[in-house]
Amino acid sequence: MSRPTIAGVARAAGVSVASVSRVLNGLPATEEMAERVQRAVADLGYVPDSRARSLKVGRTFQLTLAVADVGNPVYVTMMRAVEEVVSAAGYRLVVTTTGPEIVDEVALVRGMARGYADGLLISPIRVDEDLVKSIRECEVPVVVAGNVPAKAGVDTVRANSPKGMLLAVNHLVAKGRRRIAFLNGPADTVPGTARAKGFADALKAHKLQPIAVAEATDFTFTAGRAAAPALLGVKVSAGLPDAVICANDLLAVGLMHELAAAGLEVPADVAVVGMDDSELAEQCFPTLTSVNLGSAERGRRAAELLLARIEDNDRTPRRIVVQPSLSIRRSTP
Amino acid sequence: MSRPTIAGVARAAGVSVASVSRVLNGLPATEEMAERVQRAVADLGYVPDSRARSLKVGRTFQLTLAVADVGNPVYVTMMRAVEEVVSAAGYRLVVTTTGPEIVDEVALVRGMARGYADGLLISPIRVDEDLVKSIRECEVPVVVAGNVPAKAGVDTVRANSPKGMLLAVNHLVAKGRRRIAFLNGPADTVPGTARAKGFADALKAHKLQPIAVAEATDFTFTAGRAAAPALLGVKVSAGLPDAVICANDLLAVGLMHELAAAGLEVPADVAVVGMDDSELAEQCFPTLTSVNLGSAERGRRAAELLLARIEDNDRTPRRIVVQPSLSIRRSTP
DNA sequence: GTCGGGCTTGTAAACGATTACAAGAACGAT
DNA sequence: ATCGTTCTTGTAATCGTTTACAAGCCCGAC
Repeated sequence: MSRPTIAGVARAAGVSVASVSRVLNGLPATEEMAERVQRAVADLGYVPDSRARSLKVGRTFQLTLAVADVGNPVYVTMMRAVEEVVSAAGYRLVVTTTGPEIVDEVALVRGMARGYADGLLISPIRVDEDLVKSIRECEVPVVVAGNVPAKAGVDTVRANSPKGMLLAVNHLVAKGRRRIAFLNGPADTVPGTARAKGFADALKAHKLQPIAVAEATDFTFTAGRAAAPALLGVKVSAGLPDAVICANDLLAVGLMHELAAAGLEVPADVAVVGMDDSELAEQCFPTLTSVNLGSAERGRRAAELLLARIEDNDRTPRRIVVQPSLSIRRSTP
Repeated sequence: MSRPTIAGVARAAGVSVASVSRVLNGLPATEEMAERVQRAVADLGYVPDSRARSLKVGRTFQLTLAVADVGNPVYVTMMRAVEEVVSAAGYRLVVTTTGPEIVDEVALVRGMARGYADGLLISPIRVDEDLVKSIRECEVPVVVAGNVPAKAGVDTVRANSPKGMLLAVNHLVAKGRRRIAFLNGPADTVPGTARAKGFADALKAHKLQPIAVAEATDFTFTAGRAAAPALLGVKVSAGLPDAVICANDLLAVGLMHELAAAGLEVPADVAVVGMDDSELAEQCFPTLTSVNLGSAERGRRAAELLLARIEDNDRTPRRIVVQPSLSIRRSTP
């Protein structure tokens, strides 16, 4: 005995399938009709098949979230925010890991044409012409969490990392630090480029020269540790920095471990500032001063944009910038 | 001009829809036929509609992962492992947050009857008769990551936390600690009960009495801090513990912050052991000795079980137990 | 009494794929 | 030459819904 279909319910209730469908979808019906249908539904334990429904109405009530790595804490915060908004609106969330390759991202965007989801929220780690093109031609609405050219004509939500950098530098300068170094992630990534430029500009605004700039191979704890010697080692002929800004919290924590190993005290000898203001920032020791780039808010806003665009695909694309703030903790004086 | 359908391709290629479908699904076809279809597909940019396909074949090639909170690091590790296995097998992953309420979990399991996914991987935080019943009656294969009664007749993958506890206690005892306390999470949760019992048994094995047991309101950093006084405060008439085992890493890190605030040194004054061996364990300071309960492996094995059951629903349910190991770091002597 | 308008309900045609079945072609064996 | 077998291809049914359209009914207005 297999699952009852709408036809079974109709038979059991002695009405037509159309009537069953109408009652189930809340369209006007007489009291008696409604009751007969409800009873039959309850008796048979009928549950409508969403596959069939999707085919007919052309919507799946699913949205895809694509990030480079679901395990990365930055994305986790975003994902949680997205999931909240999306599920409150009655959608399910499909998460996909794109990996670091652009071609995989492009394949994913193209694949949306299969229609397994009603929209795509993508946070590309690297962007090129192909990707922009595929996004513009995508069969379903797309929102980008990150930085793509305005001419792409797509809704975007991004952080203002230059401004965030400035907050960090202002704070350090106010505390008397002048020998400021920067620990970046890979410079060929979207956040990597943005932060490198932001750092340079922020120092310029204070008429300072960077003491040292290092580039970790990845935005991870391990890469942060590995890159530390480049900032502290013999190569730094000008002497040690008295403050290091890191492109994310994981790098910062990695660096702090190496500082401790080198016998340097945070913040007395070297101040450390992270970015993302993840939960890690208040869990590490000493607690980490970090630039809050609003990842939760970015996730929330992006999800809202996507829902709005699904509602009305003709609205003009919006480009939202979420403002940063600085969470001051113990890793700076 | 809307998306081309299989009928459009058939027309363009001058063949029947059946032939197009066959070529696309790799069924035998003459060289010429294959080529004509391929060309038409390429010309039109045809992409098959997965909604229609799902309806017809009765499968969506999606799997649902249900956890209490997608943001929780334990689940993140599991999710990453699950996503890897699942996507390698050609499935998409739908993630759902159930929240802490059992009724929501039950509703979710029942809702699987809608057929939007081919299987469910659920990690219930609390279990009752209703939930077990709904799982047993579920329309699609279910695998439980966690502990449900054997009579539920469902594939399960779980950690061996009693054994993990024993590893922790053995280690502490070997290092000369005898005044061992336990910081648990909520005792009415599945992991909470298991770990409480594991702790009691492990101490008994060494003929030791627990110095103190506290129960945090949640498995979080904040709850860990809040619960610290119960272990360190005046209430502990018997004096301070010389070691604390915590039910997860977040609690441990929360506790360590309070220890530092109270002027106690880890591990000299108090040794601390966490559980889960999450990335946090090597990122915090001092690095945290932690019981590895194999969350990644649990995720992987659970996903594999689910795929296997989808393949063959008649196989006898398996109950896999993943063995723990102890990662020794600096928070213990 | 007849007509028209508004409700309710049913019939049947989609949605876009897969696939059972049948028809036709090709080919070798007798 | 005929038959049977195998292989390729096409026709049409099917999956389980939603929904356009039409039919039937009731009711009040003329």
